[in-house]
Amino acid sequence: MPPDTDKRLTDRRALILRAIVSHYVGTGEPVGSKVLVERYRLGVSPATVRNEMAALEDGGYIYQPHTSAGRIPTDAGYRYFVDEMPEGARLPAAEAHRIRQFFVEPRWELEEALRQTAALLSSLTNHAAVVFAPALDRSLIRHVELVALPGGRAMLIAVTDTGRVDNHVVLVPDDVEETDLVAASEALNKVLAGIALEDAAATVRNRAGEVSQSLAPLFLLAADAFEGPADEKAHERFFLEGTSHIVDEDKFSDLESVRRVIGALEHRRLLLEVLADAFSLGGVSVRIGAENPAQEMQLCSVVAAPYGTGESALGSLGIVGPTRMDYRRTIAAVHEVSSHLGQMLAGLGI
Amino acid sequence: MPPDTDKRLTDRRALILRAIVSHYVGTGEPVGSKVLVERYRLGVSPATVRNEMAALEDGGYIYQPHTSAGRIPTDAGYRYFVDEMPEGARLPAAEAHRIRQFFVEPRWELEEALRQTAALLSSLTNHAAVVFAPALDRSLIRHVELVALPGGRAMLIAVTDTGRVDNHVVLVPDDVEETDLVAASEALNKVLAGIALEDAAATVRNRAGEVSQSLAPLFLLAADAFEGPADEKAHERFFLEGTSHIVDEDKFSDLESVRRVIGALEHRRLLLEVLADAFSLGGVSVRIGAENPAQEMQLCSVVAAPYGTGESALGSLGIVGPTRMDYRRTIAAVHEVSSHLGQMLAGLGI
DNA sequence: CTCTGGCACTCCGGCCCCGCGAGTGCTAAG
DNA sequence: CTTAGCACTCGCGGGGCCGGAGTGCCAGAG
Repeated sequence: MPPDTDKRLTDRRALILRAIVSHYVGTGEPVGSKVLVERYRLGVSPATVRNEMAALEDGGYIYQPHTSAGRIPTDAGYRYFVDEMPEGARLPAAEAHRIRQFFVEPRWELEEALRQTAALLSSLTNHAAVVFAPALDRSLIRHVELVALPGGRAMLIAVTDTGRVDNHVVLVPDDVEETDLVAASEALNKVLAGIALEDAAATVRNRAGEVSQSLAPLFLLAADAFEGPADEKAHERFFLEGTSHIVDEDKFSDLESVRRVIGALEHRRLLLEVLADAFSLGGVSVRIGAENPAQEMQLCSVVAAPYGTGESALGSLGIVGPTRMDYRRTIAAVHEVSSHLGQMLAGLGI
Repeated sequence: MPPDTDKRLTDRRALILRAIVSHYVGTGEPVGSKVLVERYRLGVSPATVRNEMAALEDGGYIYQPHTSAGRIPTDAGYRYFVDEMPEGARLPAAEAHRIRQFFVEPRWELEEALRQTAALLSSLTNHAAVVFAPALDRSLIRHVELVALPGGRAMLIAVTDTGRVDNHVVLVPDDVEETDLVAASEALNKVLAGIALEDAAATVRNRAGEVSQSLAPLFLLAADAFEGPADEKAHERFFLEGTSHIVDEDKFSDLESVRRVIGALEHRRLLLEVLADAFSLGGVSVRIGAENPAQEMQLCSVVAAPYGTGESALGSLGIVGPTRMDYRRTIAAVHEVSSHLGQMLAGLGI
């Protein structure tokens, strides 16, 4: 097998590919052989570089938008660039400092903290940023309460140890008195304290037999309430900031694709899908262009990471931007923010 | 004063202005005198129409993007069109039916219902839609609870009669036991039931003297928690759907303005400002282009309305779109959705 | 076998020019 | 007051032209 078609690139080709990616990310314009030798001290002539570029094009790492234009990285080119990137990429000091500053101030309101984290990530990277709240279903119940509402309804509230409040409205029969609700709350608390939210429905249903005649129906109602929205995991809260960056500059060529990307960002399901492998893979995961499962996202790259305390991942966060992005800085920023966020939550004892 | 400069337009000019607006909204292209006489049965010649158009241009109702092009309505032109619009504009049957269908299904989860309402409004109008949740501060407290959390924190939860749950984290001194929190919850409930959230802080502070030594500090902490986020009214929850419509088609000419509009939609403060007069004015309010207080919105129109039960407005909703929009349909849709939403909330006993 | 200088070639983008057509404003007559 | 006619303006799209950037290939040097 001749070296040209070997999947492993020669060192020089890799060097040239990296130079092409760097330069294209910076300028947004197709990169020619001449600027490469001039700006990147390759020590060879443009002609040689051209030969190598032809090989890189054969390998699918770069392409020409039209004959006699410079080269642009393909998704595979970016992929190689990202995979071969030196691990310990460090953020510029100013940005690292901003992140530290941000997490130094105490933030007690979880939801607001997560929203602000999304805003921070967006402004660090200049891309749209999204932060998913800690998954509710694995959180442990700290306290539950049934509160009567007008209109024959009651509200079932569950406070988790992550500091989130999950609430559902249930319809209660007319003959239920407020005192019954209080009694039921007390009983539910005994049963549910320390139970994971995802197990709550089953637990309550199991114990419904053991409680007094008057409380049993309320237990069943509560079980329904816990069950209902659990199956739609899409129910998770998330915080999206910096959508307007999607429109930025010239990075997305046509309006229609911008429209579709922004539309996609509004759908929890898609976003969840997109950030899904941050969970499974661990560490910072990068999806480049067509690597994205969602049709609408195939012009974007997604950089995502889980965050959590110690081993367990609580949630995930990430950014969505054009394939032409500064992966080093973006990855570093996502990494840094996710680990700081994890530490902050740990500090809250979550 | 010659009639040409009279602010009140002659009937014929008004007719022509309405025709121009209708046609321009439909086609997006400058309207000439010829198509006007052909399509709108004006019964006069193009030359006459041209004279009238010149007068309308003097009056500031229309303008030419360049010499020898048709006319386009100015903000003032749209304004006149909207003001003189027949009141009882009715939605097409299909859309009215969609709205009724939507509100027929019971929706118990308030937040989810509001989000879906925003989505409905967006898809009815093809514009970005926003729904503000009922203002918390005027809601009456139904139940409060102090729940211990890890990390020396506790969560103060307030359930209002609108079915919303307001929660704040407070830091508690080390020496506070869980039983103190339970006792404090009970005492707070006695004091706060039926009190408006905006009065909660003052009420708790006043009564702090009357409770036992051990509970007083907790009362003060609770008062702080109620007070804190109250001053930032911007804390209100809102639901934004259909942002991608902003990018739609050709309505906004340059990308930079699209960017700014989308950016503006992310800021609660701006949105609140924009929907503010829906509250003060009552009924459907329309802000056209430069009538908007916010710089970023001066290329948009905002159609907003309060919603509520009976007399009192609970919240507001509206849409943001290009000045070139179908005001009749949009206004009708906003009106219809807001009144149905109000009825739905009334049905919940709010 | 690899590298390099040279060269012919391609193609995009900007430019000018031109002609078409839509739409106007004016004028003079009904 | 209305209208027909007319000359005028201007944006837009198409065609042709040119310059420049960048390429691929080839032949010769190392």
